[in-house]
Amino acid sequence: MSEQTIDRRIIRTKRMIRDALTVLMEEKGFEGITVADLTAKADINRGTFYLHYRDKYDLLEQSENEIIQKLNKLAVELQNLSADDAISFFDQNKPVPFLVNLFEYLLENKSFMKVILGPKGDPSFQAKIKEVMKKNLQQNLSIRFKKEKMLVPEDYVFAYVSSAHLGVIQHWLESEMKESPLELSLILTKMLFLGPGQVAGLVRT
Amino acid sequence: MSEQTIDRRIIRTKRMIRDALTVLMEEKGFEGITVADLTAKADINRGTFYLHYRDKYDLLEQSENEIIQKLNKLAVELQNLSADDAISFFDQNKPVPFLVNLFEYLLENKSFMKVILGPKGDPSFQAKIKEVMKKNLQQNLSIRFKKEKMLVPEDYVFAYVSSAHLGVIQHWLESEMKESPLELSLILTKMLFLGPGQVAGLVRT
DNA sequence: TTAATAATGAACACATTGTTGATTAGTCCC
DNA sequence: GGGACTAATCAACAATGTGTTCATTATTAA
Repeated sequence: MSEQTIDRRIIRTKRMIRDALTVLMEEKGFEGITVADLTAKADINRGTFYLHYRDKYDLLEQSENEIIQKLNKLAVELQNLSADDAISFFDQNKPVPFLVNLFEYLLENKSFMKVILGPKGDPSFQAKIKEVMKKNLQQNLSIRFKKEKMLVPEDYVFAYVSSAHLGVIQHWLESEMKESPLELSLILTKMLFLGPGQVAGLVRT
Repeated sequence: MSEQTIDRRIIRTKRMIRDALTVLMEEKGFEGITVADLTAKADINRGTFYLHYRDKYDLLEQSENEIIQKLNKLAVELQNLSADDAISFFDQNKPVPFLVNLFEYLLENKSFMKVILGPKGDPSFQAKIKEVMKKNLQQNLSIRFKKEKMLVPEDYVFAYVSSAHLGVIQHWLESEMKESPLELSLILTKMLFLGPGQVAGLVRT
């Protein structure tokens, strides 16, 4: 690991800035925030901010990237676990394991997630989240795809599913977050295997 | 209609500003644009901008709202046409009619759409597009839902499908836009009725 | 304890904003 | 075509935020 011990002051300062970012994003959305706002809320000199970040966009990107890295780490840890049987999750009414962990993580960071994925959030972060989803789907399911039986180009299937999953996450965050991570995961798993039409009782089975 | 004749100069000025907006968004993304940039590109005095828009965010919102209104109008026009038979579209390998018109409209305005729905775009516009999708789905399909057979809460079905559709639109805009509006619509229709799993040959039929 | 370095405070030039008031130019309509 | 409106122009303004600097103070690692 390239983790040479970092000065406590730096860690402390960065944490305070990021906490301020979360709070202020809830208050006024990212675009309304100034560097002065951030440092005032964090109780820090304005110049100090520029010791660590180029500007507020740099701050946002670094914060986002840390989240994405953690999610990717999550996915890798569960890689072996899910490789052995893909469809059986559905058969046994069990969700794809990665999803449960994902939703648990979202829950832990809900205030930041709610803003960043909301209508005042950052569309590039949405794209990053979809990318994580896509990687995970490819890893767990792509092998099972019957290329000759595909009714739709593969890239469109991925675009469809990863975006759908993101949409469910967003809906969950916007509403009361009543459903548990497990319930959410089951919703997505059913949708994936049965499809919206069948799930809604539209199509005769 | 509340369309009292508007001074030519106003129409001309507004059109030039909006054209400049599209071009500049492609160049540097919305956030990088200044009012001075816009008026320079539009060959207009900077003060004139403020005669019509409060700030650049106001400009963006007005532009977006016009698009949404047109889409809603499209949807209403086709309302009767699609109400008579919902599932038969799928049986006959025909797409839901609204979708074809939607994709045609996107194609006509592709440069603006590509930026506004892309990673440097506006998440609130994404939300508006999803809202249009949702309304349309409710109008055409919700009646057919067998409430007692629903395997997933209805609001999650809508969140899933509308977001999935948006994702396919985004993927289309980001790639080469090879597929025709009709092909795209068929992709979405198949996904809706068969589901991702079956479409990809994952699930035995 | 000491050498290193992070944080502070104040100041700076610079860019962008949104507004104002006087003037010029284009449009509408009789 | 002429006169009344009013949109567009131009220049200037204060206000706000940006990113950088430099000397000074405070905290940390060892």
